[in-house]
Amino acid sequence: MGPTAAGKSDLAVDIALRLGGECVNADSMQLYRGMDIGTAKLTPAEQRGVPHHLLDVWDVTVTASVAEYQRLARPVMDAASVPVLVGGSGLYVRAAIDDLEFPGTDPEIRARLEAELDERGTAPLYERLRELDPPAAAAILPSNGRRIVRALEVIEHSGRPFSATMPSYDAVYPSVQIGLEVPRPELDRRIEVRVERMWAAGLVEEVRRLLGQGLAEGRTAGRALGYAQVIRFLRGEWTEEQAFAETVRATRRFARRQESWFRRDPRVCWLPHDAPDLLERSLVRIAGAGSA
RNA sequence: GGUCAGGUAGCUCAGUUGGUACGAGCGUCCGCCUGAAAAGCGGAAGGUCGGCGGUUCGACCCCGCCCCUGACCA
Repeated sequence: MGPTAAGKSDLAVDIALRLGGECVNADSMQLYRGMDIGTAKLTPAEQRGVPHHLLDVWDVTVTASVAEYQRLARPVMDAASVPVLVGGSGLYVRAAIDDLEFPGTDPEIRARLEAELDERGTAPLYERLRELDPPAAAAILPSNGRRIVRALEVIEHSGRPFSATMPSYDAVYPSVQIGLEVPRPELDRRIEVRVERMWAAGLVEEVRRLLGQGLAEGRTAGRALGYAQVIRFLRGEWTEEQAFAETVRATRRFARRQESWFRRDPRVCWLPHDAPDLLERSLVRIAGAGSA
């Protein structure tokens, strides 16, 4: 794990090759079929013969879902020789390996609450949450419409309170977590270079093609970094230069969020992304855990 | 050489009829995150208001000189 553009995918392949393992994607956007350039998905050549799972499983119109991802990931990990989970979606990683149970969802309730959020704003919904589930209300900021809606949905749908705080880190799947560490200035540079490469590789064309498949209608795929910005360019809302600059900016911000998510997980063992003996050090960690 | 506009937070810019800078967006740093998580939300730190001198009880706001930037004139 680690921030975007740190080199996770390559290290995962290195590790898998040495352990005879298989890569399991834990990147929410790489699950989408056709989103290749903008998600920096490994090409078949770059996969170097290592089996990769959970890439290209969703159509661009389907709404991403952690719970669904968890359902997909568990059997894949069970079946893999040595599963090498790799990705930067913190919640997905936890959904895969930790004891997280996602309460169900109800499209009708959700739609109704979201409509209400649009019309009346966050205040009345938050007020209701405070009556129905004080602890959840205390943990959720009154301004966070998204979380308020989900909390109310869960309460109404399940009849039970909403756990608004993340549970402790107890893994269902014993694992060694390796985090790639990149100094900020360098990370920022790498992100810009990566976005430049995406553009050169034809991101705009990729988006144009995906639009034909409903990218803009979907709830999540069209909001992905790079894709959202290019869409605005293609709609004429932004110049191409703007779209590029915004992609870089938003990606940097995202990388910061990723860091703060992974940083608080005490299990993560951080290694410098450019260590010459990165693979060896990773393997040492893995072996160490195995003997312990 | 001259005229005009402008020099306020890292950046772009608000603002004060002279009374402790009311700032904003972006950036930076930090935090939260249970079915959209490449999403969503929050907090904090940053300013001797271009320099020097003057007027004034008091100046970032007035006056003078200087420096810098831009436009225009020659």
